[in-house]
Amino acid sequence: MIELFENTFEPELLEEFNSKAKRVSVKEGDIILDFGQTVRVIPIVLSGTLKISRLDDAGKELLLYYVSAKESCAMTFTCCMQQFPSEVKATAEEDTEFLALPITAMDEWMMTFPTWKSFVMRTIRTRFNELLRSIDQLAFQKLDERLIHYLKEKSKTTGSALINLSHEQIANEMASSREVISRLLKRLENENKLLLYRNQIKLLPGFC
Amino acid sequence: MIELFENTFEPELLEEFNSKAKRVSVKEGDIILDFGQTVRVIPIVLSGTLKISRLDDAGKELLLYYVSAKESCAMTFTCCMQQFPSEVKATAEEDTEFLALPITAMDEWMMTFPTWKSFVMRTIRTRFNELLRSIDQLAFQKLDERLIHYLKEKSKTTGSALINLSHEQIANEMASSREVISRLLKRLENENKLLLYRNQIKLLPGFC
DNA sequence: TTAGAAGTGTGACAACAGTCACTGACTAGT
DNA sequence: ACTAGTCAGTGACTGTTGTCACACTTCTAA
Repeated sequence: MIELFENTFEPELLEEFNSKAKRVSVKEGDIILDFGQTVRVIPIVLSGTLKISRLDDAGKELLLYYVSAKESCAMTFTCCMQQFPSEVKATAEEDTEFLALPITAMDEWMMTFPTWKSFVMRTIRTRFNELLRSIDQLAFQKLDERLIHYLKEKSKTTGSALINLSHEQIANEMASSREVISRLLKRLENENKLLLYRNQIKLLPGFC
Repeated sequence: MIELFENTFEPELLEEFNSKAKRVSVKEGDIILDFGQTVRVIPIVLSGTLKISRLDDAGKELLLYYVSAKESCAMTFTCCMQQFPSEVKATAEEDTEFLALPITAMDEWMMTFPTWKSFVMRTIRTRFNELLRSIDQLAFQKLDERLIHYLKEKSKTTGSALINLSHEQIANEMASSREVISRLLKRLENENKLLLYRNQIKLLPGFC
């Protein structure tokens, strides 16, 4: 729904959306954009969540950040404007709908619509800060603190204290290994911070 | 010298530089912008190098990237446009001269000068990629590989195989500890990849 | 219903990085 | 020339993370 953006963008820009943007639906797990692919459109999420992650040569993965409703991905802005291949992978974290904006329009709009320009700059700033926070975690924090942070984030984006993931999936997204995550989760369970089930983790109120 | 940018920006923009930019000289070690300070100007380096780094609560440091001649720092673009405090620290790596552009001008120029807009977007993309590479290093590589990468980068920015740093300084910039760096350097020396002196490291031709 | 797959729990061990303690070498300033 | 401070080397130890091996449970599909 274009109405979602009524308070964000001026009417003329919303009309541009209407005439130039395509609406795309993807299912949970679909890969929107893989590492190395050329960016062809700019996604703005309407509903659902996209997951942006980084891969290493060995195929290990690391979650960078989520793109939720009304948000977009900063990397596509800068990549697409000079037709560079993507440095990251974008996956649908759940069933997701997004607007696909043509990259040519993106460039014009920067010059003509102030709200678009500030949306772009705001998005870039936010993502920069998220990358910095990732770097903080990796450089300065241990795995148990990273895990707690990860679970909190997951819970925040889904809006639920129930997390439906296997230990293996968590390990992948954190570029760690299953056994280690299992052990740390068990410890958190013993500390009464969460409950473990098969494919599911329940964060308890005292989870900090 | 404004001539440095003759091929980068249109003449009208260079005139803007002349009338609105201040020229600033700083000495090696000077702090241009500290963590948490408000960004007041946008620096474009004329000569020398700025070092951009991240701090944790305990005061540990982590080098993010260098800003060399004709370059600028992406974070200041996005921070200044909405008057946010800096998330990083900028230090003069050596004696450095830079243009200080007023942040108000920055915003206008995005709309009026295409070369400025693409300079901004190119800078943002480059810095994004450097942050991603930092993340790669931290998530997927061991300290010895990170150290090799660090030394290579250092050598590249200074254009010399001689690196004038104590082990302690290196440890700080890599958010590690002196003894560990000493040990790894010793191992690299035994592998004939470099020579160690007091406050100096010489990379040998076979350094890969 | 049953075989196989997927998920979890754990012990044992290795590798790596951080810390502590101490030594000795070099350097700058008085 | 002496002293205090900085820098580097190293052994011993600890805690964290990754890996291997294996047991056990739960789910799924034939």
